[in-house]
Amino acid sequence: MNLKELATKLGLSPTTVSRALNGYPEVNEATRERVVAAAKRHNYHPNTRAIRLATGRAMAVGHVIPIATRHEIVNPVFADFIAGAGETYSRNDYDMVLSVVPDEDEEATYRGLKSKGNVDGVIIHAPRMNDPRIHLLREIGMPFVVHGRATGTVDPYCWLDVNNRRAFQRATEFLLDLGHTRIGLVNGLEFMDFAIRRRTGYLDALGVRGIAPDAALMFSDEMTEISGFRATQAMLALPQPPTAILCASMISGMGARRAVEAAGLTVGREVSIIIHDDDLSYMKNGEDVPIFTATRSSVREAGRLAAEMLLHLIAHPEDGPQQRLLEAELIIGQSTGPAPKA
Amino acid sequence: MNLKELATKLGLSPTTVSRALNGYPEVNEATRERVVAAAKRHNYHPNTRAIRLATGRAMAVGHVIPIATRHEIVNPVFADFIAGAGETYSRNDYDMVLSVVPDEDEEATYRGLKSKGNVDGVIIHAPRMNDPRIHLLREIGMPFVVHGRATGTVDPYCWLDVNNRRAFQRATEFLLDLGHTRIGLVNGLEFMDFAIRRRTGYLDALGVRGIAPDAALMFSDEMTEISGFRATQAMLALPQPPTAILCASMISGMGARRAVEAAGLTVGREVSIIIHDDDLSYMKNGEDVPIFTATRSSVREAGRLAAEMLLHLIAHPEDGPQQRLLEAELIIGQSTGPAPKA
DNA sequence: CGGGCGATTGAAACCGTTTTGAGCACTCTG
DNA sequence: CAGAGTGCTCAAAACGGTTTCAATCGCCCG
Repeated sequence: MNLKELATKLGLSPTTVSRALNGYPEVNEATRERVVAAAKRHNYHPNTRAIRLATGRAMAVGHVIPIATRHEIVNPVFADFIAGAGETYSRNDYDMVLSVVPDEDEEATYRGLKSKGNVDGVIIHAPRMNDPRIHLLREIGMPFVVHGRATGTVDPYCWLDVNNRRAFQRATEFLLDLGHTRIGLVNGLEFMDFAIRRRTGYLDALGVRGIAPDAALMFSDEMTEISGFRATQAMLALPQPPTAILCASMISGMGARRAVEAAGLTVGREVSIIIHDDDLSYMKNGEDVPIFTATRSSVREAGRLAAEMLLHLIAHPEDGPQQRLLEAELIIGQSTGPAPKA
Repeated sequence: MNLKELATKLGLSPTTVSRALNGYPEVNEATRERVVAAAKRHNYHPNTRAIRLATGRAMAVGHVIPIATRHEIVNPVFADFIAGAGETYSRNDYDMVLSVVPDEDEEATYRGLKSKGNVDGVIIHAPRMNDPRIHLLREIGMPFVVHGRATGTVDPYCWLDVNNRRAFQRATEFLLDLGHTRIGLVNGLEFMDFAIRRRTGYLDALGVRGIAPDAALMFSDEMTEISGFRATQAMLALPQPPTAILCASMISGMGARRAVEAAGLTVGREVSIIIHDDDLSYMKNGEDVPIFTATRSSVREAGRLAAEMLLHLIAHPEDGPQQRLLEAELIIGQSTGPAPKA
């Protein structure tokens, strides 16, 4: 059943039917009701492909995911962000199109998305320092929202981020207040913007208390269980091991815990652990009682909000790029305690 | 730059240009070269929306993801599957569209996808027993491939699955051979098809050795760290605790390990653990040496293959629905050992 | 009573491709 | 040399909607 057939059945022109269904004011209310009823009765749904061609809008948003080297993106955090963004798209009748491409094809993919008109805008994931994608997208004129920020970029652009610096600063202060002075950092990859900011927060907090950072206590790697384990294992083997560790994710925190326990120590007693908790629906940090003390910020909610920002940007480009900074909560769990007496 | 403009620039008709670019045989080779060169020079890319309308094909595949109650799907396994499928789509110039919808809208979403013509086919995730989606999709005539199988469905349909029964049977046998007789099962939700099959494999292996199943050793829940922890904790508190545990995922295995260690026991000594390892790119089961003994099957590869099957089904419906069963490897890691002497 | 206006509807153009059905200029074939 | 192919190209018709512009009708107003 297409528009023309429906129109014929109703003895009306396609024009009127189209207008009736799209809520244009000039159609007689009685006619509209008749049309709407007939559409429902005949189960008419306008063909998306035709709408897209006629309106020149794709009614779709793209997410480009590089694979291979930067497979970091295939991670639970990404899945939850996508789920959040997807909710927003569904509510607004937009499609979410995911492009999984080899790293070296990334730029070509964005250009293709633009020139072939597959999407009306994109969301940028996991920005790095001086991220080239921002310049690229501005150049080709594709609306975009960045999940995170890209240190080093000067021109304004639309982003949504968690205050990573503040979160890690507070977490570090919390440990310092508990009497810890040897605090390890198991960070994400430090060419990622969020990791840079977390490190800054950590260093800031130490600096304020006059504690010199120790390179032997600072690790940077992908946020996997293994790397959390290894970093922690290495730190615990030091002549002066840390009494507290800051982990960039729940998963690396689990690795850290494994290392602590493997060393015959107890988390929350000999070694305190604080993680950053993205509040993943799949990997909850406990239910009633949090397992880990954590800085928490829902990445799913971030996905919802970022998508809303993008749809707004597409519909109202004249409003210009907006920004939004979310604060993380500090959640007290069972993985921290006062520094052990030396 | 669109087709008409390019044609004018070349002094040709749109027809010829279109044919030249699409490799039709009737165009003069010299002309074709001229056209191709001009297209490249002017950076011409045909508008996807127009192609879709003209050809009647969406050049897109849908993945519908219910949220809310069945949020199990927002998990790392899903992310990796999607990544694999996405690679296949990209290579074939298909778009992958993800629909994240409330559970109750799932059926309406499939119907909409079909009647509005957004996609040419869909992939069904996480099938349950007698999964209603299979009947629905057949009814509305939407090509589909199921990742997994749906016990109880009689009509033939296209699926790709891991031999879950065999995998868990082998894992159980492996433990039995090591002398374990009290073997716990920390399974996924048992309305999920894969979980049913795993349970069957486990029970089969016990049955062959004449070991009666013990309800106190069988758990079924979402595959989270917490639930692995709780199930294991409960089992270890039994008067006759198990000496080995079979876990449905790496994550629940990590929970199990935490419980074992919290009880002051050692994994691979007092308690052996085998997990099912989906070979996630983000959560590797060790690198050189596997942490866990595991039944392994790459879910990413499954995604690639399932997508290929779907594209084939779309292009050649006359070939009928195909099926494919993948076998899991048994990987020996550090988490298993002989049953401790009583 | 004629012009103007608001309310409603429709014809036709348009979006940018693909595809159908001819047409033209040559070359073979019998 | 007529007729049948080839080889190549193009005009026009889809595809299924939206949108522009014009038309009709009834009614009000001066």
